[in-house]
Amino acid sequence: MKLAEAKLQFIASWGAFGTHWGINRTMAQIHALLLVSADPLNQDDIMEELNISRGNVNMNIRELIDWALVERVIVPGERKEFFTAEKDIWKVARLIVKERKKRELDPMLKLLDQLKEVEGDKKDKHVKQFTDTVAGIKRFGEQADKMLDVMVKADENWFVGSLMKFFK
Amino acid sequence: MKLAEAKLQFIASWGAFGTHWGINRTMAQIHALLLVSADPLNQDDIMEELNISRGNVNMNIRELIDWALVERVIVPGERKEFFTAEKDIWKVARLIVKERKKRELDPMLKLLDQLKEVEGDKKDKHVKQFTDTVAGIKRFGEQADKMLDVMVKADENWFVGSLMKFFK
DNA sequence: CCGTTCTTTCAATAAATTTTGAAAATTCAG
DNA sequence: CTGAATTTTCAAAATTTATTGAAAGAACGG
Repeated sequence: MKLAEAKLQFIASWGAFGTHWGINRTMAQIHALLLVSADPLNQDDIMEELNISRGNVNMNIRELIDWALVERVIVPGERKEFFTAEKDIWKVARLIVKERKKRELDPMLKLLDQLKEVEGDKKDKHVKQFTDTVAGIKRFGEQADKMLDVMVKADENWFVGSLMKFFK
Repeated sequence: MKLAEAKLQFIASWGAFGTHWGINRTMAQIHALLLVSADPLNQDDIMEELNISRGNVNMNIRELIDWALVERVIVPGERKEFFTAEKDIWKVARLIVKERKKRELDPMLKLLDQLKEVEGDKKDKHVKQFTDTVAGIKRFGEQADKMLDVMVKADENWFVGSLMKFFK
């Protein structure tokens, strides 16, 4: 397989993959393109490679920068802005976990905290089922939260090393 | 907060949550409703509680059954089909991980295997960046794959117990 | 400053996804 | 079997989400 073809395949698949992970297709494709590009690209490069509009590139690049997956770089002698992606895949994973934890898990745990205070007779089976379910999810969520925190804070080598040992 | 209100809140939030996790809003809402219901419900119950059409309930229930998150139950003396959700949240998490691993991670790893065979001079920095990126993602993916396999196969107590100890 | 280049915004449009509901298929009791 | 009850299907409609592109805004060199 030729490089150009492989690149296209990778970008297409990473884009599809992204949609399953709370990242939109184009954002994931731009990310993919930058991941496999040796040098920083500017907006026009990205527009051309992915056949998308300037506005689209701009918005999604900004979103990637928000996630800290991409950063602006200054290329000496160039007026335009250039962009590169964080290439260390473990760091990428940690950034994604961190962001999604903040956006999804944390608010859910906060809500569950409120919901467990439901009024009513704890003997009533409907009340009981509700509070039991909420409590169960909360316990699980807190566990996950703790585990992800360790992952986000850990440095790669420690994390991989420990998990390797742990999982035989 | 009253039970009815709390239920609605829980269902709405679980639905929104679901959309971030590759599950569609209605499917997640039906799941939520069944999670907090003490008794099995039939299609009409669900239509009424969530204000959605029969076709919608039917399709999403079927999908939930595919994921093994919901099962049909026979209620003696009733002609209609009834449904309950798996209530053990750890089992639920394992079922979701299992399904998503199959649908997303496994195909991605297969693709990366092909992409690392790209032709061309390994000294060329563009080829090198591509193969390095692909190899890095592949290594990461295999790690995740192994870890998730352990999780899927493990029984809850072992898993929680071990993780608790591991993460202090 | 001024004109040019580049970036950002956002209303309009397009595309993708979800939902409906009525018709077809199936199931089941008598 | 028969016909009523129930489930399933799926094309059309509604809704949601993503994309465009032109106009406004910033930044910069001279």
